[in-house]
Amino acid sequence: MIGTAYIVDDDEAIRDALTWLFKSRMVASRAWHSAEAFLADWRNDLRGCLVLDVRMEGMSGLELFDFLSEQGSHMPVIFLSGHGDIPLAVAAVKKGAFDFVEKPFNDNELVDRVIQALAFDASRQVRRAGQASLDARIGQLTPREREVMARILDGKYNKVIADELNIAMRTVEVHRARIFEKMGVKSAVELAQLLSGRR
Amino acid sequence: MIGTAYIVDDDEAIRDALTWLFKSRMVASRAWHSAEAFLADWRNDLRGCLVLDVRMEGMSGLELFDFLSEQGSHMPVIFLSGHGDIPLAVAAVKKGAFDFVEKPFNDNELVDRVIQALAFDASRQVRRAGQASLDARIGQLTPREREVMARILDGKYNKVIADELNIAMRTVEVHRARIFEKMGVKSAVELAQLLSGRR
DNA sequence: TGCCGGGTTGCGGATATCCACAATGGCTGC
DNA sequence: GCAGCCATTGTGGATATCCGCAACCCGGCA
Repeated sequence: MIGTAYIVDDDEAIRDALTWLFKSRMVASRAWHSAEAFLADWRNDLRGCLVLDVRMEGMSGLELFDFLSEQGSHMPVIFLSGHGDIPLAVAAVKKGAFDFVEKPFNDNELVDRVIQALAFDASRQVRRAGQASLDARIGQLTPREREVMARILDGKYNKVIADELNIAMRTVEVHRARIFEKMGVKSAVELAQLLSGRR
Repeated sequence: MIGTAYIVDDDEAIRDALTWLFKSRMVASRAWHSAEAFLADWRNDLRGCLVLDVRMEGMSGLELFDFLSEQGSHMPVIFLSGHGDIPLAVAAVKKGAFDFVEKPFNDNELVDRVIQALAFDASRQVRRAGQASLDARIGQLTPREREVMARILDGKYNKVIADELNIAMRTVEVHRARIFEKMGVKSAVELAQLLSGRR
């Protein structure tokens, strides 16, 4: 299994129980006693899922979740709650929490959810990969090439682009060729497909 | 306000209270005593939102929600629940419910949520409109034109398309022109932009 | 000062696309 | 059977795109 379950709970008994539980099901895990302690070790490139206690001293699990979301993290989060607080659960899920589990929880079900979350994160990473390589390719375009590309994506003729940029058609052609080369496509249509949704 | 709040609850007191409440806030509403009764009047082109009791005799609110989803409905749904059942609430929200409110509910808050749901549905309808006109345009393409269009979107040259379909290049050109005309674009790139995401 | 990358341009030819005009064959419905 | 839609093809010319080859200008850098 790829990825680790990051446990944050102020109850040592729970931490120990979860750690042991995950170990028994071959799921890598690591535990912290507070959101603050966890954040000290946090890096945005970690792979896995979070298992957060909703209510904790200091920063709550929900606040931690919000904070990480703001930081651009999309790691799936499974909340553990000891209270039957529906508005809280609904709010968490609406904000994008992966799941919300009541204590006491069924051990097997929880691990199953965690494994689902890990798998989800793994597949998300795969999608990000293509995304990132695309960004990398866009990144190596020169400013001028980007100007030309924008106009190509508007479906404009080279002639029109040349007029708009006050340069010769031949120059546009050169840029166009370089853009296609750098972006790894061989036609404007492919370029449009590749960048559909972006911009 | 555009759209109606469709209430389904087997408790007459609740139905009356909600009807009166909505009326006082100028929100159009209509109420049914069961999911089955509601379905008898259901049409997929209704505008508004649903306010469903989770637990009812016969088909439950959750089942009704699932059924409507299967039927392709995307009308926002606000659940009302008299029980503090977190798994149920979480499951409903994960499936796309707009909200999940516990009874007894705060009148004003509920109406606010309903109004949010109505606004959400209204904006969704606007997006659907463009979508629908696009479908309509695709719909008036002949089968052959669709074959050609698929290949155009692959960035293939007319010559290649002609070979693949065993027809003359000229024929492909004709199809291509008709496709552009029917789809209301003037280049393959625009076509790709228009259809990005679909297919 | 010399090298290098980015932006620019010209020339000329091979390919492709865009289109008007014109026409044939098949199938469907009245 | 005729009208109408769809698919098909041809001719020929105007435009565009695609590219190799060659070259110039400029600013940053060793």
